[in-house]
Amino acid sequence: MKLSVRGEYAIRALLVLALNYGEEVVRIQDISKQQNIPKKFLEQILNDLKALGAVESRRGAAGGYRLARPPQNITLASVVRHVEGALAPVSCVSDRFYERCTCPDEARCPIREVMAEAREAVVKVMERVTLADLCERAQRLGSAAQATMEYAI
Amino acid sequence: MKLSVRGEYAIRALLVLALNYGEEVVRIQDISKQQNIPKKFLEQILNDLKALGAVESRRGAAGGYRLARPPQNITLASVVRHVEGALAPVSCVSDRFYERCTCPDEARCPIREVMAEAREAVVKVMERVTLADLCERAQRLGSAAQATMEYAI
DNA sequence: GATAATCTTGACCGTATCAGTAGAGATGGC
DNA sequence: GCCATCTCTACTGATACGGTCAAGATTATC
Repeated sequence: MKLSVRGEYAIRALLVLALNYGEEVVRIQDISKQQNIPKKFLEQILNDLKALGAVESRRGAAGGYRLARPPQNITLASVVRHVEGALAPVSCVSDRFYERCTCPDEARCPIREVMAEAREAVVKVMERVTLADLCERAQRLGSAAQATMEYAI
Repeated sequence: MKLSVRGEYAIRALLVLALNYGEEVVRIQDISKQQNIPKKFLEQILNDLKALGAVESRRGAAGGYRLARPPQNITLASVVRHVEGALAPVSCVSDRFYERCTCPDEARCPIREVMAEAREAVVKVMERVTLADLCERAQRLGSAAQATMEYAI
């Protein structure tokens, strides 16, 4: 039931970019240092997020990454789905990653009912929370990530 | 965010045993056939569930498995935790499988807050649902699993 | 235009986990 | 004693995970 490290890194990187939204691009190197994410690995992840349309990059010297859309427009659900795949615990209750399962009678499977409830519960949280929400929370918590923002400005 | 096949098989097997609770032991072979689970793989899983105290076995000819406790006494949460590990999406919000994460300031991490909410949502479902609940649902759904029960009696 | 800093791309690698198989052994009913 | 069953350990093949490396393309700046 766990998120992979890759997914966690993606969210952490996006949070940094969201805190710097409207500013110039942020270098991979800076995100890497501030968030303790291996630089080369982070390159892959950010590049992948470009395919999602969540970030855009500027190449060359003074290059870097920035959000491609406003933070309130990017939900955690979309990020996790893109990086990890289904949010559902079993794929027979996933709507975008549905696969038939091996149980004898899917339509009348009591386990499936419960898993669907679990899925609903998770989706409800992840769909509601946007990067903008994370920024608000960060502000409320007075986190180190916020200090990052001030430093970046 | 997905359950492994192993975890799914465990639950399906336990459901069969729960539907036959009070009766004689059920053979691995029967569970295997009814639920489309590879027999040898199921052996491992059931054996593992014995360590949890959820099932007990009788050896030799006319041997098999049965629940070691009443179905209303076995929650999905306990099963999944035993077979899969943490229910939480990231281990820094898990209480029984806690591990510090690599982010700069765990105490003030806005992502952690959200993940804790997601965890709560899942735990709430899995902790509430017992094998007895699954049996009730099966009855209500009139599922093939129930037909299984009748056959077994 | 040379240079240096950055992103881009794709190959690569070691490890762990997953799903499943195999086989020898222990147990108990008949 | 026979045979069907559970028990236990080892093994395998595939895949994903986490991460590194190297060479190249792009662009700001001097």
